[in-house]
Amino acid sequence: MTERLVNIKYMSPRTPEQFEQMREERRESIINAALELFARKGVDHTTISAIAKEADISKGLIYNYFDSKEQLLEEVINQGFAEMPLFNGTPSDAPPKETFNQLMKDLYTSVTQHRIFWQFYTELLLQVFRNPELADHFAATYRQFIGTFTEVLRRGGVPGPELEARKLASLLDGMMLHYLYDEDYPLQAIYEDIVETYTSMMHS
Amino acid sequence: MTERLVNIKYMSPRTPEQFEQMREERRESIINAALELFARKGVDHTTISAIAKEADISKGLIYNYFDSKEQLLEEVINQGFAEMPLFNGTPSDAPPKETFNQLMKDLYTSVTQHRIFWQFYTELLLQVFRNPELADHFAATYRQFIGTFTEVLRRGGVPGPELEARKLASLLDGMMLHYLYDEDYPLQAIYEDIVETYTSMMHS
Amino acid sequence: MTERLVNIKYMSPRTPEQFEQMREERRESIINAALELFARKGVDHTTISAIAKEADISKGLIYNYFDSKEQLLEEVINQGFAEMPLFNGTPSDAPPKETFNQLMKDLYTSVTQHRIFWQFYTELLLQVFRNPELADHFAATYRQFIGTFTEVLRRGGVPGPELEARKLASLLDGMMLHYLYDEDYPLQAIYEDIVETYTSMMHS
Amino acid sequence: MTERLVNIKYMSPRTPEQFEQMREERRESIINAALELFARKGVDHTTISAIAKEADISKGLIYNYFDSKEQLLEEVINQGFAEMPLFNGTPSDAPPKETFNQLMKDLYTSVTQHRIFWQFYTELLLQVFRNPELADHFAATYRQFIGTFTEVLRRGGVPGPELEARKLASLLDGMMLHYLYDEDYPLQAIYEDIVETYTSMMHS
DNA sequence: CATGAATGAGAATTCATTCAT
DNA sequence: TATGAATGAATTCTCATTCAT
Repeated sequence: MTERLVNIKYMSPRTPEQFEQMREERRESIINAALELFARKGVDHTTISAIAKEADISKGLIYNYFDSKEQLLEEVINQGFAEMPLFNGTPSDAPPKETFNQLMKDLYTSVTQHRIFWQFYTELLLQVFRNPELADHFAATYRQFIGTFTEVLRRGGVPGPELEARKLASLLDGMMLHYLYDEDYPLQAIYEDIVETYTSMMHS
Repeated sequence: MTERLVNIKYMSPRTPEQFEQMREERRESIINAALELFARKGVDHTTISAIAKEADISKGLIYNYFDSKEQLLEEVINQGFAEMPLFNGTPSDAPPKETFNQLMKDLYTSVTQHRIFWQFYTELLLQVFRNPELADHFAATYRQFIGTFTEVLRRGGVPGPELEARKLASLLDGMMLHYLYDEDYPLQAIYEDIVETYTSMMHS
Repeated sequence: MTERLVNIKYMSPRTPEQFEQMREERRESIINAALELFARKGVDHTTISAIAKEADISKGLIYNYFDSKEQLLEEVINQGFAEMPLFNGTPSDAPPKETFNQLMKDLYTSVTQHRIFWQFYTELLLQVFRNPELADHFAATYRQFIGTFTEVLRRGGVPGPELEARKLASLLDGMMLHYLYDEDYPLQAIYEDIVETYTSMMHS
Repeated sequence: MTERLVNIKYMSPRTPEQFEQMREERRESIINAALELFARKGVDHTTISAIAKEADISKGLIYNYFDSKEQLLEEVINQGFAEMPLFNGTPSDAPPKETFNQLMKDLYTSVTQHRIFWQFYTELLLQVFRNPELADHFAATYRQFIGTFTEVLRRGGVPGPELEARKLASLLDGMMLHYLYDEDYPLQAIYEDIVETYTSMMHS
């Protein structure tokens, strides 16, 4: 009986599920290491070797999970966007003020909680326009963002809601940029100021 | 003594000045070529060879003018900042509204007229914080910018002028970013909206 | 899982023989997979992974059967030569014309029936002379080939039989090469022409 | 005066012609080194480093002359075919026997004088059918070869000249192959035998 | 002062082989 | 005995910088 079990074990040292889980975990750890370094050093100054070292694995292993640095970058982006709740919320039916407040709160939480991702996001912003592949992500994200805020502002009775939404998007991007790179930036104060300014423009 | 004079006169009457001027022109053309490419392709994707070709000189000659790519980058930055009127204006004594309008108009003109520089500027923004050398430029520029606007807003009677100046700086940076990379961005409308919003907050 | 247990239970009594046979079959299937790929892609462009996939087993298992890619190559060669009837016939006592015809017919059959092997064989031809280990196979095969034909031609009364045998060997190698890589090659016509030419030179 | 000369020399350290000649010489030496190694070790077993060492230059310099190993290979092929008189002769109007003898003599001379090229040529033969780019060279060369010999044999009154030409091509390729890799191969005797056999088939 | 050939230190990528399970 | 994850040496290619002329 023992021998039989041993035999079976020999035949299936790890189940496909085990392998799958190992792969998934490893994949995540590589993506996290890459995200960290891409955000900190920039994509171009991050070598595959450095990512491997950060993930505590060998260079070659990365190519067991990703075809190329280029593809790894894409997956880091996909993963980041997929996991960012901010980009995946369903539009709310709540009163506009409430919705607005929620959106802003989500943004604030996201930026402060996922600083690394946002640092990487700004890093990408510039690369994007040299890489048409990436441009779609941003264009889509941007359109969605503008659309959502335009709708909320319109429902709140703000005049010229689309222009206002674009202005708000600019302000928020600039705010994020400054916050990410200026350690003295008074994020909370500005955030609260923005919320107050806009909510005061909207009827309940 | 005499011989020297004769020699110089014989060979080329204004050699020293000419040389100096030629050198200066060459230097400028290298810096312009580099700025163009840095802005378009990014610093990392711009090779010394490409700069040489753009400036229509040989690769080696660049090293006659600059010690390294790194130093060339610094000089491109210095030159850019030095030539950008926006950064070099003397504070005006005019009434705050007028001063504000002038500052904003200068900014608008600068962004639309020197698009290449500003594209390069944003390219740098992210590199900067990985390079302490460059950080100073931006910190100083930023402080000056905030200082100028804080002062104007204060003189205009705007409450919380420093926070407001930071918010304005964020908005303007975000606006510039969107303008540079989104060809549909309604720059003028937003610019006018900002001017109106702020001037309406200030007493004359 | 269940099936495996049942299998093991059923097969247990004859485990050693079964194991031996399974091993042999596995080995064959690896060798066949390798032969196929070596012939089609070339030895250097065939990876161990690809062989494993073709044989439908894991990469690691190959090393359970062969020490290295190098040794696998050797075994593919050994197996190929061992199984090729052309190389293993015993010299016939039949009249020379008959013997010659038989040899030629065997060759024709072999080339048309085992195209993959012969494609691999030519692939090797060039590698061989960079690898002394392999050279022996070919030298021996070649000597035997020349020896057999020299003897047949001598018995057939052909003058200068050794030179003639070498010429024939050259012709046949060239013929095979062209046939393998030129789909329009008129193999049969040339084969028949050769047979006629040589048999007409021999007395019965 | 002397100074002026010096100045002039400074401005034009080497003339474009000098550079051009240097490049051409270097290019040749790289191609020769590559040909040598490709022929001796095979394309796949020849590294760029090895070629650089053979040509006594640095690795990087090769990329100043060729875009990639692939392109270097192409150029080695082009150069080889272009320089091989055998492939560039104009068809002769002389009597068929004479023409045939000349063609055969050219071939013999070429094979014995440019052994390295022909070794490389056979090395390529097998790569060709995995690389459509290269196939054209060989297909064209082969067609020309067959065409030339078919015409000569027809003019000489040999029956079935095309089949005979194909047989001859096979024989010559086989002969070359054996000669290149078998140091005992009686090339001259076989060459003379072939010439005699075929000329005896042709009327003058 | 001007040229572009030449160098060499990395960077990305591949793949035979090993290893934990 | 079987799996495929993991390693690392080797390879191609890039590019800032140097150098002979």
